[in-house]
Amino acid sequence: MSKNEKKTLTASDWEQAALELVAEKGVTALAIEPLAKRMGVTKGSFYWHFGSRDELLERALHRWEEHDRRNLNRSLGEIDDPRERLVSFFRRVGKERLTHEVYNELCSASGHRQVEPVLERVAERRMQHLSAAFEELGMGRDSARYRARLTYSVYLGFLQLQRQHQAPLRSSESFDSYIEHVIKTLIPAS
Amino acid sequence: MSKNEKKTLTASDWEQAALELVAEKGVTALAIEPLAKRMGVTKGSFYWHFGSRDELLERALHRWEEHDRRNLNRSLGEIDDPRERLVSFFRRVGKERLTHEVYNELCSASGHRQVEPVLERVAERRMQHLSAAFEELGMGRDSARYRARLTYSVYLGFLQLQRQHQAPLRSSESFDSYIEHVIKTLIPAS
DNA sequence: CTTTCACCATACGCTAGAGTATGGAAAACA
DNA sequence: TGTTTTCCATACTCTAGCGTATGGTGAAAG
Repeated sequence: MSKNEKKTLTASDWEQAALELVAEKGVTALAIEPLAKRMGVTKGSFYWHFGSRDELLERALHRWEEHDRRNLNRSLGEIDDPRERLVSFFRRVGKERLTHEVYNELCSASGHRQVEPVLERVAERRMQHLSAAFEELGMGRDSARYRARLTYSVYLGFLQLQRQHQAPLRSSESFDSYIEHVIKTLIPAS
Repeated sequence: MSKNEKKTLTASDWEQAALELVAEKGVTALAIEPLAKRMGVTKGSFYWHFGSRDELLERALHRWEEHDRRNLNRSLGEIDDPRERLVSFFRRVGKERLTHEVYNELCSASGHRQVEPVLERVAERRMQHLSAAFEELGMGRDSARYRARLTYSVYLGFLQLQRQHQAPLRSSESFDSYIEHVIKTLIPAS
């Protein structure tokens, strides 16, 4: 029995589908009935598994955040060289499609009551990650923190430009040389 | 007769009020009835001046874009030294409250059909502005363009962090030293 | 002085989506 | 087999917002 033809849905299924919908159309587009239709059921099903739309969003966001946290720690454990870690941070933009697209949409919804704290925690974790790498490269604590924030701003700004279709495509050569430029400018030479 | 107690409203009044509402609560919060209530009238008034909500948004956005365009050209005319121009670009973050807050909200709505093209044009103009300054500072054409995009990304990223309440307040000392760091990192020394 | 017209209020209809109430079918269990 | 539980469909109510239809009012024009 394959996964797509199993008889009954679980809360986990709903959370996953919710994340996919968010990735596609944003947080505000996360509505029960359209989502149910997508999954081939009605909202009668949904309200058995969840008490409200807020609850679904809450749990979906939590799942996403945990997934992202594990990702970060993994890359921290696997890559020893701090420079490599920084470079991989940029190069990984676009990998992990779903995670990435969800984050993109969350940034667009930063005013949202439930999204805001998630965004804060995730950015904080990632900047810590960057800051540690810069320190390992010999920068002072304050400089490293500033540079981390600067670097993360570049990343966030790139996402924004991507949303506006003004960032070079990941496939193009222009993308590679831009990344090259970014790395040269932001990462201290060995 | 003061402006707030004049008898009848104009289309221009509606556009201005629309921008203020957008600045406060975002593009999706721009709704006719709440806006009308704010202005002390009903939507009967609105639909006399405009054909639809889309038309209001369109004209409000146009007004905002023109205002921003003039701003940019002014700073270009007034400041000769390209380095000063770049620095003023950062320092001006937060000046022109309304313009700035509207832009912030527009970025959050970059997926919106009517917002997208505005965002594209504005970012393009501003990056041209930055790119020109970098060229005047002796950078090659390609480098200048990359650096302009990088710089603008930093700006956009800062806005995002601001939305998440993770950017230092403009008043704090931490803000000043961060700006200092940004300038040192991004603007070539003389 | 009345007529017109610019400006606005009121009262509708329409849609999407949240949430509820209830019943039905199928699986698990006794 | 009979009974519970689990899971879902159907049919409501309720709200916010868009857009329309129509009528009223005050000021300016004639």
